[in-house]
Amino acid sequence: MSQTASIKDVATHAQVAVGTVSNVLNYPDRVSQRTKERVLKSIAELGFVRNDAARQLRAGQSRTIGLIVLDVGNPFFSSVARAAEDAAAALGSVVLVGDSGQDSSREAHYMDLFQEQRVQGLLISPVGDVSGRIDTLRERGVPTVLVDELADTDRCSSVSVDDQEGGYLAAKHLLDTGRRRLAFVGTPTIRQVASRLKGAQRAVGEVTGASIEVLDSAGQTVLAGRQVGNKLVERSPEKRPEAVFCSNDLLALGVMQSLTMLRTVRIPEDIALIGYDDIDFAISAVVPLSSIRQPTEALGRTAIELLAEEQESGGTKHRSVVFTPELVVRQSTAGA
Amino acid sequence: MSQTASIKDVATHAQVAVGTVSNVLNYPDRVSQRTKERVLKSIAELGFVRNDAARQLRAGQSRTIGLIVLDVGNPFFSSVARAAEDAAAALGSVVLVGDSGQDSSREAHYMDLFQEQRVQGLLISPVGDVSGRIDTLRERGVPTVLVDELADTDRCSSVSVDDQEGGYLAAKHLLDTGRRRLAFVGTPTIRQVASRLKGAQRAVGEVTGASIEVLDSAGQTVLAGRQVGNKLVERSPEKRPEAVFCSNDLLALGVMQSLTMLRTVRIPEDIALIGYDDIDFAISAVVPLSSIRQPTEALGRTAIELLAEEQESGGTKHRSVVFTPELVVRQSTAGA
DNA sequence: CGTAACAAATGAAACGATTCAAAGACGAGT
DNA sequence: ACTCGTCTTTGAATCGTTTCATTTGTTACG
Repeated sequence: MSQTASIKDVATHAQVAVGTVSNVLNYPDRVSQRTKERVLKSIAELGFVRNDAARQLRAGQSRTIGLIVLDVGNPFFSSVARAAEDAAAALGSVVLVGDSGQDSSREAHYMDLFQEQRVQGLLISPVGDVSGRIDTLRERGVPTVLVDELADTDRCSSVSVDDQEGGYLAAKHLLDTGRRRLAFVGTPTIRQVASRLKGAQRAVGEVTGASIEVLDSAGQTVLAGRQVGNKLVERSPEKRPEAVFCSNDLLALGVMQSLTMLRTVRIPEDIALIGYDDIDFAISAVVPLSSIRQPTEALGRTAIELLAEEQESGGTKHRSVVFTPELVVRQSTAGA
Repeated sequence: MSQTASIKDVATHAQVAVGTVSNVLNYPDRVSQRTKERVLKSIAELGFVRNDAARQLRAGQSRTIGLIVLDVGNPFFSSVARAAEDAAAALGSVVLVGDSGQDSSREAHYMDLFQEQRVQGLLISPVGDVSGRIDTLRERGVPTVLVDELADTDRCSSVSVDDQEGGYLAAKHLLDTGRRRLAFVGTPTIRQVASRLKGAQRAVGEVTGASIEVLDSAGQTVLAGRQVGNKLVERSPEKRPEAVFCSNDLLALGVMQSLTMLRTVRIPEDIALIGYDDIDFAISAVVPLSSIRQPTEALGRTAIELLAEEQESGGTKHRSVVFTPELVVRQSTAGA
């Protein structure tokens, strides 16, 4: 009684066979009203709870989907995760979230863990090149969908946002408002960041006399942004850029904190600032932050849809969905 | 080959017994160097991956800890969750996060789910009164720790922060800066919110001529805050409160958005504003937001520690840890 | 009354790991 | 040569479900 009852205990208590109890649970139509009631009564009395491990073992597969993100603390990813969870719940699945923290070994750790759990499928925002491992997974029947990263359509599915276009939009906007000396803040070792930078450089290339310098940040957090901001403040005013494009909003908010802390720099008059992701907090920043909005909700939902397609096709058909980002102009980049 | 190999396949391939393979995996010391190497080679060649479901079934318990929070989108909870995950990882466990969204039925759903998974234990920020269910869980050998909620020490363990004290600190601070007509924004149906309100009312009671009105918000989000803020703006200036205490930072940021949108209200001159939680974004708000800081990191870590204690004692010994919140003063409540 | 047709209930056989009592191998000591 | 002790290895039993070929029960019909 103290410990959990098994289906066998229920069967004994209700005076039926174990198969019947299982049928009550999984195929109620196959069981007569009378016995069904009796079994359900026993289940309630014994406080029986299905043992999922046993069910999975028999089924050979869990009802779990693994999701590996680069940083759950980043509202962009938590939003994608939430959308994925909701979409999965509608299919009767549960999403397990792993945070790689942009570290390949933690990423590998979660991939191993999810394999042991025999997840239905894997959604992953890869840190480095994981194509080899994904091939292995596919061979083993674990469909995989890349999230926020474009894939070869002949290898696996993916949902992503056109980062280069986003970077272009951001830089173009800064240039359109008259700024010429731009700076880019981020860690270009991350693919998304590199693409955004590339897009920005393309926009700069289209305007004569425009330039963009790259400021490498130690991470993609508010704190890292604050550090970069401090360095900017230390520079003599004429050496500061006229506009700063940060590879995400956390960095941008950090930079903003540093710049506004000392009252010598004004945003957007002295330095315009634009971020990326358009997280909820961007609008309520010291100076409402311009940003590039990504459809997080659609990303998460579509990732689950593609995973379902992969499963149905047995991992043979792949599809890539690319969303287009959108410029959101606020006060931080108001006309010079 | 395409599908995953079992321990039996490995045994056949390496020409040893299944028990030996298991020993290589779990008790490497019991196996001779020679066979160990042979088995490991076979494991690599067959691409064997342990089936966690089978292991759990045999073990009778998973290496998973369930965590049910009120809102993962709230940085307060995501921070607690992260700390718990890190602490659990150190013990070789994984944390599964469920979001109740302050809805009892979703909360119940996750409790059922976690029971089916035979989690090691449960950490929960309860929506309503779950003491009955927790008693049931304890009987079934699932230790539970309340998070952000004080428990009867003779029933289960808990980690929390003194919400009444936090509410008192916030209101006291507003009163200390000369404000008298206060407003409280939140949904007092949630226990934490009710306690914070109670603390605030105590502070108000200590000052003659001070008053506090309660503005019920539809939720605890930025959006809900914005709605309350809009109502405040609609009021004639003399009917507006002199200071607003929001039950969390999301609400406060929402209120701030509404108030600053129309340029008629100045923060802190016309209305002072203080939030709760001191999330990372509070400092970079339009007007840097005063708040009540809670030790999220310690909450998550301690929750796991208490769970471990519960497990060791077999669910007989309970302990409650209460942290003290801390006032963080920023510009949004600068002297009147 | 016999039997065909269908519905309901049965229970043994998986699933894949871990455990543990027992057997086997080997060297040392007498 | 024999026994004892130590170190390895073995393989059947077990965990709690689901599945499915069979059996049992019931009704309808010629």
